[in-house]
Amino acid sequence: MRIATFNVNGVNGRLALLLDWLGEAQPDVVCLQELKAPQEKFPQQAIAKAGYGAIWQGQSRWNGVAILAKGRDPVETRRRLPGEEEDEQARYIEAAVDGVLIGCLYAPNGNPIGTAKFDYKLGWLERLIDHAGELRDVDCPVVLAGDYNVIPEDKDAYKPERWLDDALFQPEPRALYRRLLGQGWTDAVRHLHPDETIFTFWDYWRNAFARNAGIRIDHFLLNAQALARLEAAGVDKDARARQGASDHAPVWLDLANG
DNA sequence: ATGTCAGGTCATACCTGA
Repeated sequence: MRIATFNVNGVNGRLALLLDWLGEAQPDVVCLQELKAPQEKFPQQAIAKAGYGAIWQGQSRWNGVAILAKGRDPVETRRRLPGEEEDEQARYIEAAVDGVLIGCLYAPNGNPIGTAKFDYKLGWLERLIDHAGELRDVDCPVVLAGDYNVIPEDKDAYKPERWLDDALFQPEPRALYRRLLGQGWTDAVRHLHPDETIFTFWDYWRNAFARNAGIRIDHFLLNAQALARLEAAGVDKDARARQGASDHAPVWLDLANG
């Protein structure tokens, strides 16, 4: 089973690119973030025509998450984190597909630091940790995939010093990410490629992609049962190279059949 | 300090979030 996570940065604005990529990559499951579309404007028909069932949580202008499954409908298990019933921001959706439980998340960016946005980021990650603590011991493979908006280590940034004042690189969110790992989750891409320079995001400024001036912020966290089935993982950099691409590349992993 | 996207609007130029 190939699972991909892709911050698409506008599911309608980049629909043609998304459909091309789906057709070529043929992932079995896709977690999408930054739909930037209200619930009723999710392009369900086009995605169904491409062969994918979908569940999604939309929001006007910002955020928005979806889970696609090839040839079947994801079985929804929740569409927001516990403890955020009053939170309007569409940042989490979860479903079972073929015996694997998949959480699709879009953590807050949190910039600028020292503002309510940064505090919201920390609180959101705390809620994610609480929920992940419940999911870790579910008796099936569990995959938490998405845009964590956290640069885990110095080697996950092209030039770490350039990110010192950025919310994605602050000690607090990085410590929360480590706390998550400490619960018993494994960062799949880093696990398989411990010493490689791997980026998943390159900003639109300063020719960042051509210079490979990127950061690694899109992650797959696996519980023990998912880790036992992990075969391969990587970044589909070609998708980022296209005209009109998202600023993120899709990240993927393969799980052995259970 | 700079720079580039998308989506939305008291819209056809400017705002926010990233």
